[in-house]
Amino acid sequence: MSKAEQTRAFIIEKTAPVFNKKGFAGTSLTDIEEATGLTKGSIYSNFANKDEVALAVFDHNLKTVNTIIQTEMSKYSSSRERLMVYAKVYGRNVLDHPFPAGGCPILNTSIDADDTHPELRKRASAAVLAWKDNITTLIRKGIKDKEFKNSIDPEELALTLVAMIEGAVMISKVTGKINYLKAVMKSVEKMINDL
Amino acid sequence: MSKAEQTRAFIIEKTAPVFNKKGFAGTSLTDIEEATGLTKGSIYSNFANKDEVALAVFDHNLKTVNTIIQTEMSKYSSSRERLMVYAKVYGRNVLDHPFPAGGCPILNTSIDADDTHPELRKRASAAVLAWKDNITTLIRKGIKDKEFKNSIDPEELALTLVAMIEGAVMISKVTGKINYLKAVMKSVEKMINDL
Amino acid sequence: MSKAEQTRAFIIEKTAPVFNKKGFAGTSLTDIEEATGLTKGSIYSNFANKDEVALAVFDHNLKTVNTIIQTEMSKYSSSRERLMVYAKVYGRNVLDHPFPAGGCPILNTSIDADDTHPELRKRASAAVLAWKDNITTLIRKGIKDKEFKNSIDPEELALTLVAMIEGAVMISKVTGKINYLKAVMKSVEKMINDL
Amino acid sequence: MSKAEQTRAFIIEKTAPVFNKKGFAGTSLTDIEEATGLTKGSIYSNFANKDEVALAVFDHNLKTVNTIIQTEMSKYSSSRERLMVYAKVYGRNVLDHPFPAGGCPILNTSIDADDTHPELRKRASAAVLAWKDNITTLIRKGIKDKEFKNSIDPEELALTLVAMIEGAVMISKVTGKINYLKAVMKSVEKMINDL
DNA sequence: GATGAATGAGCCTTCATTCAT
DNA sequence: GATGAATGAAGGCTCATTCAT
Repeated sequence: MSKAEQTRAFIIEKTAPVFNKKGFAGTSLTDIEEATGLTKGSIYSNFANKDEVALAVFDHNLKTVNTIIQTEMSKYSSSRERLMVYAKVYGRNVLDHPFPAGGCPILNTSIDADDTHPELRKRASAAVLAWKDNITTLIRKGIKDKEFKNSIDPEELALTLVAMIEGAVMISKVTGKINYLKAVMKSVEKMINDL
Repeated sequence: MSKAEQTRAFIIEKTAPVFNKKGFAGTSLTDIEEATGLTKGSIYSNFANKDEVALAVFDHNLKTVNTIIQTEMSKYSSSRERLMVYAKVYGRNVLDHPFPAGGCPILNTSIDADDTHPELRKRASAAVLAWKDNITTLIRKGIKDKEFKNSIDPEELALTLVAMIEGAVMISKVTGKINYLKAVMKSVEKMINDL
Repeated sequence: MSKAEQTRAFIIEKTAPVFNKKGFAGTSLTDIEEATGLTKGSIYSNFANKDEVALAVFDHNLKTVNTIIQTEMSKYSSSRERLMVYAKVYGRNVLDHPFPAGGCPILNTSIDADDTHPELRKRASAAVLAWKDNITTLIRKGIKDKEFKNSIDPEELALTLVAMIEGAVMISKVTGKINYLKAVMKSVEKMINDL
Repeated sequence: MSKAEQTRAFIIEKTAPVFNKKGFAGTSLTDIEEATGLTKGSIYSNFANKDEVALAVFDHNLKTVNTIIQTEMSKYSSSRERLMVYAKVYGRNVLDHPFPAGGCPILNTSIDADDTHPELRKRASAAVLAWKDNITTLIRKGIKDKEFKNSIDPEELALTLVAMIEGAVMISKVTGKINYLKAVMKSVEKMINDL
């Protein structure tokens, strides 16, 4: 990894929680300076502009989440257990390390960018769709393997699970009640067990 | 209504979609000028500062949503039908008039404010809690009236429904797919019918 | 006194300490509103602009000082005693009622306006000159009456006394040490006794 | 001297007469831009805010005065001659170069800040006290060396001299009559000669 | 004569960005 | 590649003033 790539990675890592908490408009170059200890000039030597930092940060935060999910999922083989990983990970980690500080970046960026930042919106949208597709595929496999009933609409269920999880994160973040997150995750688990 | 109250209401109404779309940090006094056709001086003779506008706008947007819900709910008497109102209203209106342009203000403000604006966060939190409590009460009544099974955990279910609805709004707003909203609302309806 | 004259007088009286403390640029129309409890519109019904208020306030503050001096002076007949009144009044009252709050308006306005507000400067200048002339006349009378030595330069002494008094007020106001004022007043008294 | 230090010094130097004439509230950032030819952004990359500029400017103006005094004083050895330097410098220079344009900064800042700007007030107060202490020390030395009578109260005399000088500056600045300054300086000289 | 409401210019400050070194 | 220093536009807010009622 070249010096430039190292600095780029350093900036992204240090800025990740800031963008995730404050959003694009709420994060200033000064915030980035403070988070990294670098100068504005240095930021601009590594990124064309604030947008590029924000996009790279989103990718980084998304990867963090995906890595946690994939690592956990690799421990299981049945579709049910693999599906259950989402409930476990979000129920346990979302308000805490190793999740990006500030909550779920897909949720945060979606709401932050949907009416204001087309490029960011596109990436958040892609992340949602990928998540939905991953679950859909998992469910289809479960049906094929006769693990799940075949009366299920895989995409509808996938969207429902994503919605429940993200909705639950929102509720518990704004109210500060982690129990609300756990309550909804219990519902998610029941729903998966009922398949 | 005095002139001042009229202007205040006018500013709130015209600014409501702007704050709902752009968030607090993303909405500038110039945006407010443009949305209202008034001058900054005039804004400041009606509000102490930008925060006060944002808080009043949130209250207004929340009221808009609540009025829609209550109006619709008053048409029904059974707990099941009344519960179903949430699915209907959000499934039909959320991306459209008469909902505040920009989507659900509770969702938007929660994500916007949770790590940045304590006063706004408090109000969004209160709105979430009130919503949860309303549904909880509705479910309890349904159980008491033997409309619903008594094996239900009312608060857990209430949180689950709120999470599903808000999560669905997020998904469909960021992806631009209204069908995803409808798909989740179908799940919501099934869940209510299964009670 | 007509209603208008009454309000005018009321505004002047209530605003007098504000201008005397904050100066012309430092006093805002909002300060005037707060000091009087009246609205801006009302201020502008009685004065053409802020300048006119400031000028009227200076006249008022000056009159307050002059009245105190004259009242005290009328109790004495010898030139020495009459001269001594300045030391007594300033030594006793300047940081306190019945002096205008904020110190000596001649000093304050002189410094505030000399490079910024020609009209105010002119009035402050006239006040200084009148004061000097009063003392000069008093000294001339004392010489004529053989109360004082005739080797005295009346105008030089008059200027010296004014300078001592105003300089002493400045020193004690900025340091907060009333004893410094009294120390200089002791020098003034010695100087007068030595005539 | 780094570029930043150079610019800082440049801003201070160019702004010194503006603050000395217009006072803190009367000096705007636009005035500072015009005096320096720099942009607001540039001012703010060298100073945290307007207060910091004003404080640095006061220090600079004070130093200018002190340097003039000290340079002149170093030419003399007797306490009487050294004391006389104040009368000479103020009598000759105060309305002219090399004194800061706008008159004596100690006087101006004292009156400007006493009721409005605690930090500036503190510095002006310290300058007054230091001046008084310098003169007091000079007088004490003169007494010890039998140059002066030992019936003198050093501090009272020091305060008196400071008051005379500052009062004289005020009188001559507001009236525009430099002769009034000279007249009082003649009194100061007599007073020193009589010691 | 007094008020309430508005204006537009100006306030101090921060923004994202640039570029010579 | 990184820095320090600067820019001009824009940020939120306050100013003195006006005028219909």
